[in-house]
Amino acid sequence: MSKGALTRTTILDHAVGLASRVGLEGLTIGTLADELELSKSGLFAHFRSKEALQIRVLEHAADTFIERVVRPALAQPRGAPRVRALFEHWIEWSHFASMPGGCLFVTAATELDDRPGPVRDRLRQLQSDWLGVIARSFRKGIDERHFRRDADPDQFAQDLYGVALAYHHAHRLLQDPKAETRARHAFEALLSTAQGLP
Amino acid sequence: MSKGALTRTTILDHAVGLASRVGLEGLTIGTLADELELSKSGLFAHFRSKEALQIRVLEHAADTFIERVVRPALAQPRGAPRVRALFEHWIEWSHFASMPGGCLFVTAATELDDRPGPVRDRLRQLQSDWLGVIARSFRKGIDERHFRRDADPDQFAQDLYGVALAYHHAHRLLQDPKAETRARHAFEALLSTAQGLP
DNA sequence: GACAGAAACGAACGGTCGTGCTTTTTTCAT
DNA sequence: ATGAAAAAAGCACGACCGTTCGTTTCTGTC
Repeated sequence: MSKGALTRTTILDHAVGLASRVGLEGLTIGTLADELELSKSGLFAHFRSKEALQIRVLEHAADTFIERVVRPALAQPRGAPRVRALFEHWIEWSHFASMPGGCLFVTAATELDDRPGPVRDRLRQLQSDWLGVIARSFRKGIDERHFRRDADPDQFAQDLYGVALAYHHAHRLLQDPKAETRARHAFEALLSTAQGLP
Repeated sequence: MSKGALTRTTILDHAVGLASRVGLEGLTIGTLADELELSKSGLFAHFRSKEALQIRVLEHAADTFIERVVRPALAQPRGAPRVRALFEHWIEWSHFASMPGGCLFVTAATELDDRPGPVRDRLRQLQSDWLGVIARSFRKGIDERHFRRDADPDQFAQDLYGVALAYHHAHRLLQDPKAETRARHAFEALLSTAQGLP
């Protein structure tokens, strides 16, 4: 890896953590440069615009997400075990030290939902992909006869997303110590419903 | 109502809508003043600091929320009907023309969860209150024998919040036209589970 | 070890932010 | 109608924003 690419990776690693706390808009080139002991202009030159930086930050976080959440889950058997693994790793994901502000995608999603442009478009694509992974994994669970034949994978994906978002909300803003336990209960309830007889 | 109080109300009405789009941090005194055809300093004098303005905006939105969501639901019979009314008005709430950017509390919650200070403290209190209203309404449903005796009101509150957040996410960022239908399905599933035999 | 290109820097720009100050205009009880 | 109090405006400030530009320092190749 060339010197430039190496520096860019360092910058992006740090930027993901910073953006998880202050958002993609609150992410500031000056602050980022200071924390990395780089000059503002030197850092800027790597991305040529703030918008490009924001997109790179999102994509860098998505790469990490795939590596830490999706890939380990694919190692599990199809169906219910894999769905469960997705959920478990998802919950862990927001605890990673590299993201002190909680899940960057949650922060970015509410921040960008009213700001049209390439950054929002990229985020929307990434989020669609993730919901697609959930729905597809669930569908395989139907094929494996783990779940009811008439269950709706897209419904399950939105429901599961809700469990994660409610956890994020209760854990981070309200700092409710029972948030995680409740999230697990909600997940189990979701799975039981999906397994129940038609 | 005095002239000053009248102007403040006008400002806050507009500010809630603006903040729903750009957040409490993105809310800017200059922009707000321009849109209301006031001078920046004239508007500023009403609140004496941006932080005070942000808090007033939150409280103004909470007043509206109580009037539009909580109070109408209290007109419904205790138990399941009231819980259902809370949910229905909650969904409508994010459609109000006065909040073009979706629910302000969702925006503020993810924005502030990592920024300690009086604004976050106030928001946290308001959100706790709202979850309390949900849980208390659900508990009355247990008393009325609408729900299982061993159901957990706080669990229900977090679950319901998840349904609303997932709806917000799918509707606003992903612009999924089926988001609302799925939210209603999720709510019905939640209620059935709460009603099922132990 | 020279040399081209990449990488990093320092200074400056136009703009916007929140916030003070002083002055002008409006409101409202007498 | 008047005069004090309230409200609004005007202006300026220091700080920080993203971005540009010219210069300097480092890297890797022959």
